[in-house]
Amino acid sequence: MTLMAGDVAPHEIRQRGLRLTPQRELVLAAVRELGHSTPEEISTHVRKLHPGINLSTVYRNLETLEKAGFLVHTHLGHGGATFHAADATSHLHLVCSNCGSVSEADLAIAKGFVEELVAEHGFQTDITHFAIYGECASCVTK
Amino acid sequence: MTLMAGDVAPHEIRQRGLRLTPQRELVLAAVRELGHSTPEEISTHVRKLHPGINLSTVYRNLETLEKAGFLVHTHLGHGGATFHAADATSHLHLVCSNCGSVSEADLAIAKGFVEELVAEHGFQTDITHFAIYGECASCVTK
DNA sequence: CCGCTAATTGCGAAAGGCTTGCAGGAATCG
DNA sequence: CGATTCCTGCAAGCCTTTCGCAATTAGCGG
Repeated sequence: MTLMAGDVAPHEIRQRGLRLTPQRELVLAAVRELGHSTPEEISTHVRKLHPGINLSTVYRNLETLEKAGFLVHTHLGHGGATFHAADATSHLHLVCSNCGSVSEADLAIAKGFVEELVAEHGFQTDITHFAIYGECASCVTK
Repeated sequence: MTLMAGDVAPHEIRQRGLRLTPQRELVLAAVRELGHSTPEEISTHVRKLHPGINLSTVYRNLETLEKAGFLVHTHLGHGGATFHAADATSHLHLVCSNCGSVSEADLAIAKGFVEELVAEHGFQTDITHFAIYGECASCVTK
């Protein structure tokens, strides 16, 4: 069985020492479904199904789920963190500072760069954890 | 004559169509002196010399000075922007997510990476405008 | 050196985003 | 089923950044 986007297997959560609550399930499902998303977007999405969920519950669950390894957050600039499922980690985030679009690039593209940072500065980068800023192809040609 | 850190040549500012106010001079001098710094740090520094300066004036001047090309801001994550002098732009920012230290690396180290992003994705990066996250050498060895 | 006009400042209020304390409620475990 | 500990909802609060407005002042042309 493949795990559909948005599906959450209950035991997944319990296995990592967390309680299974409807709120937690919904938050995890929302992030998996939405892909890159801000706490605000996640909250909005979750409330469509379960209007009672509090924003702070969303924040707390994002934190908890991240600690448990389900999620990862990335700084896409301008203060807001964005979250995505941990098993979708292996890509870079290319954020267009003009139109705001987020695209992805293969990790391999940065391999040489990352290695040089280690070699020359002893600096261990996790280049998937933050955004690469610039102008996307369609904005450049405009 | 070399421009000392913290020195601001009055005509520099006027030449770019801005009024020269003591507040503006102080903000620019502070950023040049402090290197990478947050609005909060800049404000604190400026107030040592001129306690009356308002925080919103600092923000407005940072914005104005950036538009005029004196400053550049970078997203060092966690919401806060940090500013530095524009003529010190040609380096990457390596931010340690563990100890928070900011070090710099030569732009050349990212050349290949930047070129590949253009070649494969048409994505025009300005890699000096944002931080590269990771663990610095001293945190890695600990 | 003087006065004018528009840019700038200070101040207070407010928006936006995230966190926290607390008391009640619910998921687990035995 | 009962106890325990974790979670949730709610409201208040914090922090950073922005805004409106009236008072001030830099820079320009007499």
